[in-house]
Amino acid sequence: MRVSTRVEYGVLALVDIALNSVGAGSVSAIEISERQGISKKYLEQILPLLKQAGLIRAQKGLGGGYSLSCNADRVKMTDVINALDNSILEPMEYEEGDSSKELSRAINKCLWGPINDQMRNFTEGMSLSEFSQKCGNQMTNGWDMYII
Amino acid sequence: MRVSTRVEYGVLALVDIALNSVGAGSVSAIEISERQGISKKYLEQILPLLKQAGLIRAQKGLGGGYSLSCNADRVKMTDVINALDNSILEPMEYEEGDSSKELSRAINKCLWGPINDQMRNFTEGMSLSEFSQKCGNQMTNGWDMYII
DNA sequence: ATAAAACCTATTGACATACTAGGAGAATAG
DNA sequence: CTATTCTCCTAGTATGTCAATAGGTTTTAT
Repeated sequence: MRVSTRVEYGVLALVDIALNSVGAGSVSAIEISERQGISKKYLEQILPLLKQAGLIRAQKGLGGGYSLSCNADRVKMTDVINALDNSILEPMEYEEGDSSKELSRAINKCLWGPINDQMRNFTEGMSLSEFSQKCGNQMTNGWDMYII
Repeated sequence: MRVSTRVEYGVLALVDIALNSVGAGSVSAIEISERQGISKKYLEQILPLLKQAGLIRAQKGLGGGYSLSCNADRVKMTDVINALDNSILEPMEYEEGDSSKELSRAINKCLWGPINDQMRNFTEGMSLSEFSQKCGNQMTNGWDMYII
């Protein structure tokens, strides 16, 4: 399962913000890029996607940066992923009627559909807060503070 | 979830062969392309992938075509998909040690890993024969013969 | 005013996809 | 033997997405 770096970095950045905006209030793009070892300029293109989806809020100017703007208990990982790439969790479609596509439709229903459902169920069942905590716990040296 | 046409057509072709090689013995590329409404030339590039994976056998010359060369009860849908695109069911990897990739590794373990496991479990749990039958049953006008 | 931050737009190289095209070689029916 | 009908092989091509890189503009706290 090849996930694009856009999605990967986006999730990474969001969790970084969730975990690191606790005391600071906000986290800048350059902080994230240095902490996670990814390109700042590229990150600057990805973060607006999260902002547009209403997941983070941005503060311009000196001392500014990003912070969560959502209820992290309510937001599901599905929403996060869809904000970054809506094709990942989209099911394929076949218009009814074309009889030469009957088998294609059957395969859709029996294979791609169920696979998709499983992915969606998993991501739908996990909130951003729950996920961030899990990731924090996963870190080798632990993580002293948890958000929310 | 965007599945490439290569994978889509490959699965389609294999099921077509499974369902239609019953009486005939073999199914030609042009038959499949006409029945399913897809390009014959493109199909000719996809079918060798299934052959190389040992799933089908090819017979050249007049009256030739393709037929199953595997025990369809034993073959799992995982094998079929991997024969067509090995990146779909591959988990992402992160080498241990790089401390700046700690969070990336955690996300891998808590999100991409489990998603991948679910996909693999589903496709591993479904044999080609079971799947072909399901698809046959799914067709509106039914399907009079089932293979194997 | 200055520094630091987000924001916006453009460009680029690399790669994969989804074909199209043309023929070579094998096998078989007549 | 020959014509036909298959698979098989290789090459080319248009399109799009990815993953950046780059340079500049605007906003804001101090």
